[in-house]
Amino acid sequence: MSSSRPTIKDIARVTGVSVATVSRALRNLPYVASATRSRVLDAAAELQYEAHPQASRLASGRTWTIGLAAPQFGAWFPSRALGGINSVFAKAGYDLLISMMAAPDDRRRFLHEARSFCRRVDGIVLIDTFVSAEGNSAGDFFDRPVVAVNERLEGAASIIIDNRIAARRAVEHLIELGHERIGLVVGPQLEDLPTPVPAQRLLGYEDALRAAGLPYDPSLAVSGDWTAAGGAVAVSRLLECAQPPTAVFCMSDQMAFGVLWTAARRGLNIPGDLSVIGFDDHDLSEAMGLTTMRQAVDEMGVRAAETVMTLIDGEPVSNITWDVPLMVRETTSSVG
Amino acid sequence: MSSSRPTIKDIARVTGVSVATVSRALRNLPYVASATRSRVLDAAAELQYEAHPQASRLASGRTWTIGLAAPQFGAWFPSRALGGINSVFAKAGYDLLISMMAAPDDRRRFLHEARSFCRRVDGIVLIDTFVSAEGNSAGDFFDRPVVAVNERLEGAASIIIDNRIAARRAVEHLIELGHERIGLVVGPQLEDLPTPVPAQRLLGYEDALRAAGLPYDPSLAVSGDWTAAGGAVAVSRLLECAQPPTAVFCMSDQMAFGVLWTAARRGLNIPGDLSVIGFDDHDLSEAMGLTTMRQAVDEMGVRAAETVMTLIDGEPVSNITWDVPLMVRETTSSVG
DNA sequence: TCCAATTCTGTAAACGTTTGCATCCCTGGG
DNA sequence: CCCAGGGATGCAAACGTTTACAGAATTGGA
Repeated sequence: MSSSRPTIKDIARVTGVSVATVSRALRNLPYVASATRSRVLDAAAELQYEAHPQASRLASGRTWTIGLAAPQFGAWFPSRALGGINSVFAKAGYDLLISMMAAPDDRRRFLHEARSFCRRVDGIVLIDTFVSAEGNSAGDFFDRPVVAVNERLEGAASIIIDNRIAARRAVEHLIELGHERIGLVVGPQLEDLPTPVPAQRLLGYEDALRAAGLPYDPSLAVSGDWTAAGGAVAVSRLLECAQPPTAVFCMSDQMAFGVLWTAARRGLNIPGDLSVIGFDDHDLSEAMGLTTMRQAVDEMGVRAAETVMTLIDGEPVSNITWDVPLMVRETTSSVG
Repeated sequence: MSSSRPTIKDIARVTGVSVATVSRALRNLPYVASATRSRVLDAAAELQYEAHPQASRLASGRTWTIGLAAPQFGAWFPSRALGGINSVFAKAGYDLLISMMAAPDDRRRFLHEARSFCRRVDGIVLIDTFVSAEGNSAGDFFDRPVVAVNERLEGAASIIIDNRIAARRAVEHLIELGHERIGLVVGPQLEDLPTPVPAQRLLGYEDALRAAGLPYDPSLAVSGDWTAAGGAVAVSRLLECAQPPTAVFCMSDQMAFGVLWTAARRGLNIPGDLSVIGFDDHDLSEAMGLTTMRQAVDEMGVRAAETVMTLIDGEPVSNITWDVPLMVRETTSSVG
């Protein structure tokens, strides 16, 4: 008569077996006679029974929840990864609990509350959170399996790209097209997010120049702030050089958009007067015809999700380095 | 000696009081002597005690979790809203459980599992999910307080904008600048997402023309697919008209980006040859100098979060219509 | 001095599962 | 015909809280 939902006891009463048998039958455990099992299943369907999540979690210790932490899901990388991650967990029956670190001190807060976070989840996926700074390992904060995307973290499975090699490949593409003065729009290292990514990409840029015997001119490396607005400012500085570059490598596509648009408004022909290559393969990049290095973030997310499930099942996994293919489109061409 | 975490019983033993008193002391309930309370609090701090979430949820019935559903968090609107929502819940101590409906049939699946979803949460925020299609009301699926962002839903508190008026305002801006042939890039109604938004914006477009005594020319309304690529195709069609428009209103900024870039590559001067106005105020819009109608999505998210908490506390709330200001930037100017 | 009201504390029963252990029944090999 | 062994089931104790209720201690007013 009550309006509240049926419990395992109701099913037991209806079918005339004990709650233990009902529990076993519902979870497909062995040692249940098939006749009994179908009686139970029928009754459960009839009553629209569903196990009370909190109760089974308390009793079993499994939360069937994965924790996902990222600096901000509004940013391109994490929001894109979220798509891939979600698709896997939705199928596997895991809930997704998110923790976002938008404010500068959120990162500290998250690490401080990490142990408490662990209690709600069976495993953790970290995106762009750079816990590894200061030599930390995963075990310093988490007592659950951890997968780190975009970061090499001791004690966790890492899903990463080789930023140095990918950046080198981008610059090599420009060099192959005959460019010799190649500008660089650097993404800065934000103070609250100690990522080694820009430094790695800078090394790749230098590698490519060195291998081609080209000089490294520091005045050709200007800082954007990862955004299109930053790219716009950066390209202005670059074009005001005594000897402006004929090509630019941007550490992110968003900065490349700013470069593209500002250069076009100044009357430059792209790619005739200026070749531009980005990094990411942002949603808009194909439509803009932007040549770029593709980070298949959604696929990395899928792999991260699968990996954390593997870890939860107790199997070991090794780090995965993802390939970053060059996508040649319409914003790069041979020099002059 | 065990490595597992301390329970309320450990605190009771250490302080020499009962678990009931400990529970009351920890939760700041009345009828606890202040001396007792501080003894308990000290012991809890000492042992680094934290309540087991599943246990307290089972006993109290409160989950301290909010469910968040959206078609895909990779899209601009929901990922942006997520930022605002998260900031509020993080402070208030709520967990955030997300459910994403990326695949076409995910929406059906979500609604089918809605009751089960409700058991894990105290309240629900819906973003762009258009549950209201087919005349549904919130109670048909959810037995928790519901806040719907971007949708008017019976039985839920809605946080919306007036798409018709906002679109009208956008077109009026172009008319005030002297434009008389105004193109429209329409976002289509996707089959699995029955949103009335494009239809509303189309009405606003027509309203503005009618009020100004301008004719409605169906050949000036072409469909993009909400993306930059769609905008690029759309503007090409528009420019091939016998009498091409001098201005274009795009139903989304992303489509406007495609319009902008394609027009520029075709040698058109923006805004001299073509004025462009968008809708959203996307992250990139300011850097691109795009004139647009601003949806303050993060603020709407904040408000949605506050609203669902109010509902959980049992207080009634009314629908909220958010203002959509015109942001005049550099892609619109008076006609030639 | 006594009584009622109030504050404080403890006991024990939920909350709805899972799971270790004991029991019973059946089957088949010797 | 007996017994070992395994399949099937039930009992009851967890899991770690919250909370109704009752009782003890304290206070204040008459």
